[in-house]
Amino acid sequence: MSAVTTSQPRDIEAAIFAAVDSCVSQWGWDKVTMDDICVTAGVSRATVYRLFPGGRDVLFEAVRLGKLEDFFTAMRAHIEGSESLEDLLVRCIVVASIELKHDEHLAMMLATVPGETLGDLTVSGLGRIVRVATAFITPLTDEFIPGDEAAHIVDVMCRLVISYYLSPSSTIDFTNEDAARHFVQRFVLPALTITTK
Amino acid sequence: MSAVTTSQPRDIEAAIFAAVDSCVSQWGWDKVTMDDICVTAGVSRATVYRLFPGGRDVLFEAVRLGKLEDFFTAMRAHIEGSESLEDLLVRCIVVASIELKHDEHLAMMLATVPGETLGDLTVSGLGRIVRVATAFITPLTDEFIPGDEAAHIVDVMCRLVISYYLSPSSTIDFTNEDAARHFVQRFVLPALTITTK
DNA sequence: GACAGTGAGACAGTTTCCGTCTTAGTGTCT
DNA sequence: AGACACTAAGACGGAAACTGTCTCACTGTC
Repeated sequence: MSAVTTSQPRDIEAAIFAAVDSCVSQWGWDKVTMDDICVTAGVSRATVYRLFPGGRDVLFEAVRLGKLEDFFTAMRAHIEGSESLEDLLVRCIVVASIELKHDEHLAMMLATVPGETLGDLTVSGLGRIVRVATAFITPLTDEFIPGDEAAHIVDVMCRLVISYYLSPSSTIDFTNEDAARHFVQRFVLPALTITTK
Repeated sequence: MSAVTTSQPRDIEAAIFAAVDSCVSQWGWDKVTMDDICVTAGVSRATVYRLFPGGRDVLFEAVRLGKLEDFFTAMRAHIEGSESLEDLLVRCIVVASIELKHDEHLAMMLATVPGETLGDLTVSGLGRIVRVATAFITPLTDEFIPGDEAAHIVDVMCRLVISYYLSPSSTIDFTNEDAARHFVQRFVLPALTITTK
């Protein structure tokens, strides 16, 4: 019937995604060609263009979306069960920092506005990251603090995580839970109690 | 006078070499463009083409030659003072293996025949490596064994070093001096005594 | 001021890349 | 067997990038 899709196109799609990953990590976004991806995936160009009509832009955007999804899926998994604002913030910081550190291209992808070319992480792209992160995290803080306050916190935290990712400090390592917790306790929570009782 | 060269063109040449190094290690040989190099070196294209008339091929060959020189300079420095054939062979193996391991593009450069495009390390390029290494090492073994015997040994050793570099073994690590020495004592020296008294 | 070295960029010729298309081959379902 | 869906291979033209050469303006030195 129509419910069952074709034999196994998932495999090919997965192979293409994996190829993009491999090629990008090998040469970087700018240097990768469609042929590189096709060869790496062991797939003909026709197949790629059929699966991703629109070509390079569509494919890369699909990869980006996938990465974004993975990123926030991982974060959600690590965040669930937070019983305090402190816990939630700490987990967000640590997971985000670790994910960023693990995949050096992730940050660029998060920063890239879909339609455009690769954005800059520190200027144009940062706004997008903050926006997406805010939309994702603030709902989870509802039970602890009001929304506008949360947006403010997330904004600041985002910038700090990105900053420490781009230029790691010898005194603070956000991929370390204790360090992140200490930071939250010291700088974030006190600032909060001032404005939210 | 004429003895003194211009102000400091050496710096620019060095910057270009460093840029090639940086670009190649970042993107690989095939993906690097002259503009990449110029930008990385902070130098205009006119300068590069003036310093290396002939363009890409000439520049890349100059870099290759420089690498080759560095490689054998380092090896010679580590080999000098060898008081036995065993010592000499062990040092050659270890230094070559470490150098190869340290710079992942070195092997490709050593294997590349000047005029041609990037050669294959296991087929066409290997002959070149063996040839150069033989020409370099055999004079140093003169005091220990006859030349034709040395050429034979160097040939075999070259292939082994390359092989273990391309596909490291869990049982033998040629970057480790003790392992290399053990190997030489066990397999190389005994074979020698058979044919050379 | 003459001069050598450099940066910036225009330029044409070539190569590469992109996206579309056609053709042929393969496996599945009816 | 025949219809069908999917794919590999590769030809194709147009667009973009790269190469190598050239000219011009600028800078510091003699």
